[in-house]
Amino acid sequence: MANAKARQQDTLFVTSLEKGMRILEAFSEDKTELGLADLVKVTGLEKSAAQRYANTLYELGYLEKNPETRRFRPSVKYLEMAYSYLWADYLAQLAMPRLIDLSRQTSQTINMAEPIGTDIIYVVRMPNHRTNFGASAIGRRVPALVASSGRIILSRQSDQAIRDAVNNWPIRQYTPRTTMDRDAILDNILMAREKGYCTTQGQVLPDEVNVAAPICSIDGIPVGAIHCSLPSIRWTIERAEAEIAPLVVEAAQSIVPSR
Amino acid sequence: MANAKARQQDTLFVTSLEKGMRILEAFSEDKTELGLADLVKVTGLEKSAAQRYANTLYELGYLEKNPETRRFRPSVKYLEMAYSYLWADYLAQLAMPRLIDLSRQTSQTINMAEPIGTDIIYVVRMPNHRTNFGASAIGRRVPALVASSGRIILSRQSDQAIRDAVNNWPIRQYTPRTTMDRDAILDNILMAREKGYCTTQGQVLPDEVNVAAPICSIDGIPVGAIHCSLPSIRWTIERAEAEIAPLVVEAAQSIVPSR
DNA sequence: ACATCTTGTATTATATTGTAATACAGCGTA
DNA sequence: TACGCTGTATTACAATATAATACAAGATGT
Repeated sequence: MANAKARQQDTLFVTSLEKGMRILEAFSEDKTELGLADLVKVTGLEKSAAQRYANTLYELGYLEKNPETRRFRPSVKYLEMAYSYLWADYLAQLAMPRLIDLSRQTSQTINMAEPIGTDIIYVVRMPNHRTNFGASAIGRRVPALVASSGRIILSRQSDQAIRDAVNNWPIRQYTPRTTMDRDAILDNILMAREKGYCTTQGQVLPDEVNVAAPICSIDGIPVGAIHCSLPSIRWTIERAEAEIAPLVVEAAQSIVPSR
Repeated sequence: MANAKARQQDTLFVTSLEKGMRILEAFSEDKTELGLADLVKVTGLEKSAAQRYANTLYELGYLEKNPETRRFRPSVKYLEMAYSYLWADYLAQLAMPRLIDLSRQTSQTINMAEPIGTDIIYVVRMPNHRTNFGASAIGRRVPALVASSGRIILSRQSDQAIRDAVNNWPIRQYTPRTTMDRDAILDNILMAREKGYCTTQGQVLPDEVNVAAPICSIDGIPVGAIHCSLPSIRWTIERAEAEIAPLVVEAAQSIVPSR
């Protein structure tokens, strides 16, 4: 794209660093161990470039190397970055005590999500029942239109913004029950706007009922959401609305960041 | 150091990437927002270098920029790295269901830590009572000699390794009660070896009692620890040993990674 | 209110540094 | 045994990062 060319001529853009970050980012949910040849495929770098950058990250301690297979893996340094981030995330710090209280009150899985582009990302996770590993892992991104957190955040935006998002933002089918019908998503968001919380079922994981409430800054801008995840074996949407939603809403409303 | 020089001549080491990572790493618990001049101080880079690398990371989305103060902050991309890491961490995935169960059984704060050099790092955190923010954040590093998790991991190593660590590894005084006496630490580790779990009080946070048990691979190598943190207002070490330790030990023993 | 210091931004000519090509060795496969 | 596919190591070359610099805009202090 034109962007890439413009960057190459920009003396303030260091292409070497970009290539290094491509290696760092090559690892993901389904790519946990990559050899040099794999890195070439995933990143699109030249073989010798991939060799140099991977080796550099290895020496810096960001990658570990299986001496037998000679494949690379992310090191614990990836986690340290999350720690640094969390201290810079004002909302996470503000919300943490309330999330802990909510987790105790409900004895259920509590998450906090923040919007990022067309996705939401989980910043705090407090699992209280066994589930998919990804659902207990921090840093997961899910399309905003699919996640109850994303929908409730959208519900606090203007009609225009909602319609634009519902029509254009990406959706991914996580389960057979994931709603692919954008009109139905719009209805769900508009209902959530009325109620003050959003309920969904089986959107990301097959057997889960979700309740999410928005966290809004002092000037009313939605900056995040609290999301409670319940096993659908024992919870219907109705029961969740009656017993859980009020607590989630109360917790979310008690968090009012100034910015 | 000689290392730095050797690296410069190594054609497989890309110094540009190293400098970029220095910028990424400049942010930490007490440095959450840094301007260009701050980055120069923290990283030791030239002003123009800091400018280029910070700008590159900004354009790549790793840093955000406060348009008023013109200072940089880590972006949510830092968290995504943690997500990628967790999928590559076999132990975390294996342990997660058991940690969730333990959290429910005890209704107390449960953590899982892994050894890394002379520190331990928290890989999973399940807070169940209000505490210091850092104590609920993933990716925190603590000197192994100070943390109960670190001590119980050490207790499963050879006498030689224990003595070496106790004599040479770093200690940091987190609270007035942090044990700075290395003999006392040795005693605590040896007692932990006997009992199969380690108890501490007020080592990292003033008002907490801690119980940790080791996770060992199938060939007996300690690869991590489960750590339960209790508010000392309601818990003594004795009560923790009676009521909590058996559960923590049982959970830890039920996790037996093959590697 | 003024002068001064500090900070962030932008530009340039230079050589340091990353580059791609290549050759080699170790493994598993055919 | 030969072949393809890895990961590793070394080169001569030029592309890219570099340090120096200049400027503008705030912040600081008197």
